[in-house]
Formats: sequence, C-alpha cells, structure tokens
Amino acid sequence: MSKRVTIKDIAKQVGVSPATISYYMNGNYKKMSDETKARIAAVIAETGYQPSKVAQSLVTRDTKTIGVALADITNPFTSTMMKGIYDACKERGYAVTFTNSDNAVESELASLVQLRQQNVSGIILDSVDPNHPQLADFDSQQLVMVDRQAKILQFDTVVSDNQDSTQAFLALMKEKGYETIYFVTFPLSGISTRELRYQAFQEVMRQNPLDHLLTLGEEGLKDKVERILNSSTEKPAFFTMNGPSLLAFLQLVKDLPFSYPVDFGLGTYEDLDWMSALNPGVSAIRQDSYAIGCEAAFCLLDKLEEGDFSRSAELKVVKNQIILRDSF
Amino acid sequence: MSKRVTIKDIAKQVGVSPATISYYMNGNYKKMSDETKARIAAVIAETGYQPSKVAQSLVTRDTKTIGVALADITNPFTSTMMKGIYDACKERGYAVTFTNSDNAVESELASLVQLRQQNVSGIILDSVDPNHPQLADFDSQQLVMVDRQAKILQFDTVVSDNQDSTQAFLALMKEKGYETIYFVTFPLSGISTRELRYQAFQEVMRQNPLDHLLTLGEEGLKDKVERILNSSTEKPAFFTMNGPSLLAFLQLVKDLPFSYPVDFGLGTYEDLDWMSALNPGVSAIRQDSYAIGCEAAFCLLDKLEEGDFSRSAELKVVKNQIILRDSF
DNA sequence: GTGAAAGCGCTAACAA
DNA sequence: TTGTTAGCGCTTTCAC
Repeated sequence: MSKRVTIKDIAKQVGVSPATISYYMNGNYKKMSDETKARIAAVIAETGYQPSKVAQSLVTRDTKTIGVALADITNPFTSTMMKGIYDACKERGYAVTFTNSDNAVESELASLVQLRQQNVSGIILDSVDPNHPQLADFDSQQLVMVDRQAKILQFDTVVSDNQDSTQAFLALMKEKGYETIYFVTFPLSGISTRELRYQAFQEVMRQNPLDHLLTLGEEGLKDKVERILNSSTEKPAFFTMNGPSLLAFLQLVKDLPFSYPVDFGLGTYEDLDWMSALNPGVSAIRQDSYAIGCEAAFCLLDKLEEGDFSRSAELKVVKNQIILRDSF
Repeated sequence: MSKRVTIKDIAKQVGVSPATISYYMNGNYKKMSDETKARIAAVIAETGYQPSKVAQSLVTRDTKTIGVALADITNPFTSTMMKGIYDACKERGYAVTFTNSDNAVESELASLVQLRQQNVSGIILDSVDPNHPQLADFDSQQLVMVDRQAKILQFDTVVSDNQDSTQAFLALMKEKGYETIYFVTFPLSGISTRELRYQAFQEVMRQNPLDHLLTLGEEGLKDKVERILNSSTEKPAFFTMNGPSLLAFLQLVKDLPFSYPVDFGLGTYEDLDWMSALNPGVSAIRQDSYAIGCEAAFCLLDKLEEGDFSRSAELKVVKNQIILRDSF
C-alpha cells in the first residue's frame, strides 16, 4: 500500500527537522521539550502518519521479518506450528512471510534464495530434504530447522519427541497384550520423522520386524492387511506413523469386515482433532506443534538478537503427550 | 539476512557504472554490448550477487508482496486457501506475508495497520468482522475479502457458493425421505457464512424451522438431541454448517445409542479429508478452498496491476461440489 | 552503449 | 534540545 505522508511532511508541519520526528518515533525523547513532543504527537495523530518499514529496513539493514519455508503448507501439522511461530514473532516485534515448496526440493531451494533476497532477518525451515548439500550455503546464525532433522546437524533444529514417545506408546500397546504390531507408513524415503519413529518401533519390537513394516501406496497392501486380519491367531495391532497415514489406513480397512478394537488394535503418531470424533476414538501421540513453532521462533530470534556465535547446532526436542482413547 | 555484495561492488569489479548493472538485472540490454553483458554475467555468477528487494521496493515504491490477514489460521479451510493464494502470487512474482488475529477484531485491525506499514502491495482479508466500520479506511483498490462477506459490499469478495449448494444438498436429503432436518451450527453471531447457510436452510425447510436450529455450545444441547432421537416417529436428519461443527456434533452423539445412517441422517457443509475415513463416510459439500485462494489473489493482483478503478465491489462466488457418501 | 546524479523515506553521527 | 548531513542499495532520467 503506498504511503503518502512522509517524515518530511510531518517535520515541515511541525516546524522541526526530520531527525526530530525520527527521534520521536523511536522513543528517543529523553531530551525533547514537552512542547515539541506534544506538537509532534498532534500532527501525527491528525495525519495518521506511519513510518515506512521499507525505508527503515534499508537503513537499519534489518527487515524484522522471519521467513518460514514450508515443505507442505497443507500438512495438518503446519497450521498450528505457524500459529506458534506467528505468536512468538509478534511478541518480539517481527513480521512473518512464508513460502511453500509442495515437497519439491528445487522449489525449496528457490524459496530460500527468494527469502534471502527479501532480506528476511532469519529463516525457519521445514525442509523437504534436510540433508541437501546446498543447505550448507546458509548461515547457521540465521536459520533454524523444524520437524525434520538432518543426519548431521548443521542448524539448530526443533523436533518432536519422535523416538521416546513412540517407544512409550508401543509399550502401552504391548502391555495391553498385543504381541504383533505393524508399523504403517508412507514410504520411509529417508525422511527423519518416519525413520526415527520406525527405528523406535524396531527397538521395542525385537521380533523379526521387517515384514511388520506396511508401506502405504504399495501394491497389494490391502490384500496383505486382509490376510493378516484373517490369519492371525492372536489379535494384531497397527501403529500409523502420522495423521495422514492413519487416514489412509482407515480408508483401506473401511470396507473390510474387521474393526477396531475388536478385531485389531490401532494407534497413531500425531493427534488431530477428528481422531477423537471417530467411534471409537483412536489413541494417539499428541505433538505440541504450537510449542514447536514457538520454540523454533524464539530460538531463531535469540540467535539473531544476542548472536551467540560459535555454539554448535543443537537439537531441541519438544515432548509429546500420549492420549489414550478406545482403539486398543 | 544481510546482503554483502551490492550493485556498486559488481559495477566496480566489472568496470562499469551501477546503472549498467541495474539495466542488466532488469533485462534492459537492448543496447548493451555483448561483451559487457558477458562480463557482467560472469561477475554476478562468481559473486552470487542478488539485488536487495528492500532497496528496490524503496525506489519503485512497491514491495511486490501481498499481505494475508487471517481471522484464524487454524481453521482447516485456511491452509488450502493459503496454498492457492501462494501459488497465484508466485506465478505473478509476488511474495506473501500473513497475520493471524485469533478471531479478535482489535487484533485484526492492528494487523491491517501493520501490513500497511510494511507497504504491502495489497491485502487479502479473511475477516473476523467484515462489517466493521474501520474497514472503510482501506482502499478498495488494494484489498479483497475472502470467505466471509460484508452486508454491504465495500471490497471485492470471494466466497463459496453458500446458499445454492446448501439448498441443493438439503434437497437431496429431502429426496431421500427426510422430512425433519436440523441445522447444527456454532452461534450464528451474524457471521455471513453461517447466516447464509442457515437462510438457505430456512428456505428449503419451510415448516417451522425455528426450533430446528441447534446451536453448539448451548446448554443442554446433548439432551435435546437425545430427545429428538428418542421421540421421533420418523427418522430425522442433521446438517452441520462446517467441518468443526460436524466434529462437535459427532463428539456429542458419540456415546448416545444412536448412529447414522440407521437412526438419523447426517450431512455437512465443508468436506475435510477425514470425513471419507469415517465409517460410514459423511456426505458433504466440498468447497474449493484452493480456487477461492487463487481467485482472491488474482482478483487483487489484477486490480493492483491494471487498476480498474471506479468499478464497484463485486461478489465472486466459487462453486461447490456435492460429495455423496453413506451418511443419509 | 554507458555513466552521472538525483532521490525513494528513513536513521544516526556529529554539530550547534 | 534540535538541526545538518551522509548514507542504506537501488532505479531512472538525462547526458555524453
């Protein structure tokens, strides 16, 4: 939106120099006569003057804006995280822009370049590929990663409690008597959240877990599930690795003549509001996406403002909560 | 992110003036020697020079940024709409910032002011209160509204097909033999989406519809629903006005000894992915939130770039689709 | 074909 | 206590 009235206009109207107005705007009125202050205040009120952020940014060389580069804005995890980021930034006087890469690496790289060109103060990256070599071009003082983590940490990274909570949750399932549990996921593809949860699964389920990995989208998965359900002597259970995979799994078993918790146990990573409306409700691991957003933002802002250099990249783990309902 | 190499640096290295570099960057090389071009290209590649958007914005007086002021970022409708907005803006070379007001009017007004200060090129407003008088301060050339509409249109507004699709959907329910249908909603509170859908409901259901309005959050609603279900001679149906209200309604009837479609019919405005995973799936009116986002963005960008002044505010209605599943 | 220079709206020394 | 001034990094008119 174009700005008509400038600092000069105000200065002229008040009869002082632009510098004085600038001082006033920035609260440097230690040594300003009350009269000047009052006159300035009056003119500002009357004209509705608002300093241009763009001009300010140019001279201070800081836009006070955080850029969020999202792998997939439609991921249900994202909106709550964004709310956290926004609230944290707002509290510290920062604005926020975002980009969406639709899970395309090239697009993500382009977004990052674009954000840099916009001179954002710092970047929060929910990456398609946290291990991408080009990420090394970015300054670890101005970037923090969320959700997915790189194998070798280069940036501070805020993630949810993938391993521990998965283990704790599976332990609860086992306590309920489930000996055979299947891990249901979209292709692991080296994606850290999936890999880590699967690793935790493998650790808890020592018994030959390889054929207990069910990959969504895979040929003949439905038949496979049906066979499992038909042939099991003991009641099996399924653990889906996130909200979308629970959804896909539910679709799949929907027209099979089996239902939870009578024919099988069911549990999932990620708690979305609709899971409690299912009948019966599905027990879930609830990620605190809001807290993840806040933590990532504060971590970044702290680095930006305090500049705690030379510290090596840190992994910050936000605890999950286990929500027991009636699915196993 | 701070920019080190500037246009001057490049100019110096190439041995030309900054102006020439600027011409080059903006594709004004009609009359530039191939040699100069090549030299510039080389230095740029080597230094990784990227012009500062901030400086460009200051001189061109346009940030090429669209600000989206959101009433509630966690609304499931929002993320898909944002994706549409983002894609449209990207296509036209615009960046996008957002603000979230958490359904607080004051907060929204503050956000709007902030966006203006950031000199955004234009604003897309998903308003808490589209009728708020202060909105009149904004230029209709640089603002379009989405989702909720004002009683008297001041800005171009993009909404979903609230009335027609509700009527069509209810007609389908009636065809199936449901005589008594209840409209389930969060408090109407003058919110256009709710009001419009309810109006459509009233038109279709001529028979004394007043006590057929079920307001979520209302004292004793659960008992009321139970009574309806117990006493009905004919099978009643419920129509929820959006995703969150379907969710709330499902919670409510969850531990009642009744289920759809045997004891009652069920349908909803807004189709969210989990509705197809419910068993049975819930029939729904699917809004094309992606298209709404795109349309809003393009509408705004067109105004910004072509400046079709003097046209009066227009209401753009994006058609919905009816998804029949097995809930009535 | 290319350069000089003014200026976008603001801040921050330094003067006065 | 307030004003002067020199930029911030870029675009663009006008000259050469």
